[in-house]
Amino acid sequence: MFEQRKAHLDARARVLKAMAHPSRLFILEELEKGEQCVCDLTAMIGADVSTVSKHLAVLKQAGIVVDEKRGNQVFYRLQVPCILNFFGCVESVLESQARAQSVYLDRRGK
Amino acid sequence: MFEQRKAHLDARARVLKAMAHPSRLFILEELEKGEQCVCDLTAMIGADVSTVSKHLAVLKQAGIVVDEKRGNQVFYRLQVPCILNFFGCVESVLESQARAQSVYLDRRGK
DNA sequence: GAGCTATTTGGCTAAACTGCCAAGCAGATC
DNA sequence: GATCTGCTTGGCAGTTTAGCCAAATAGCTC
Repeated sequence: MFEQRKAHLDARARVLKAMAHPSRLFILEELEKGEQCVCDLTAMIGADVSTVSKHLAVLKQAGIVVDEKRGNQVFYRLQVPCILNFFGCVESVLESQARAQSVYLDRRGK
Repeated sequence: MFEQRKAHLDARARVLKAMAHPSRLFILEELEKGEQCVCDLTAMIGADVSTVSKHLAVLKQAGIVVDEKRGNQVFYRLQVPCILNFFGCVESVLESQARAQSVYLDRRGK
């Protein structure tokens, strides 16, 4: 693998890795609707505030979201709104899996 | 979070997680060009065969690729070809990061 | 400044991931 | 059947991640 390509793959992998957690995907979906403060996200997710804060830090570090402090709250929003179009394809993977699964079940059923 | 939504987020996260590794992204890019045997992928990646085999198992398990044994070689191909359109957006993230970085550098330069 | 709220950070443990080596297995060839 | 090649699996050591609690920080409000 060439150096440059390697660097590029690393960069992409970092972004994907940052997204690859259910709570972080949840956050992204909620932010798609508009900015949210940590407190509201925490309430929706139902985990410790510190846990949610760390998830947000991961997304921020990856450049996917940005934060803004107003008063004593911190609001997060999507840096790159397209991030959710993204999922048409993930859905295809899931559907394809479901199909494969049902073919398997059909065969067993015979 | 509602149960159903949670399950859906988990499923999406699993797919993303499977993709979130530079070697696995490399594999996906190569498979986009057409099916490949483990031996060729291994040569290109330059890691141990067992390592590459395990990466392929991760992608297969996630439903992203399928394998087919022919003779004593195993060929892998993309199960869901769209998987790479996927990256337009990841690129946006990276570009946006680069822009942010250069703004920062510009400011420091003043 | 004291006390309050919202958030982040440090520290810890349990679990998951990565990559290598060694061993196992399946198909091809002799 | 013995041997070779191509691939997968098991197992280990080192690293990373997730989530909680406790402590620190920042911005109110009095």
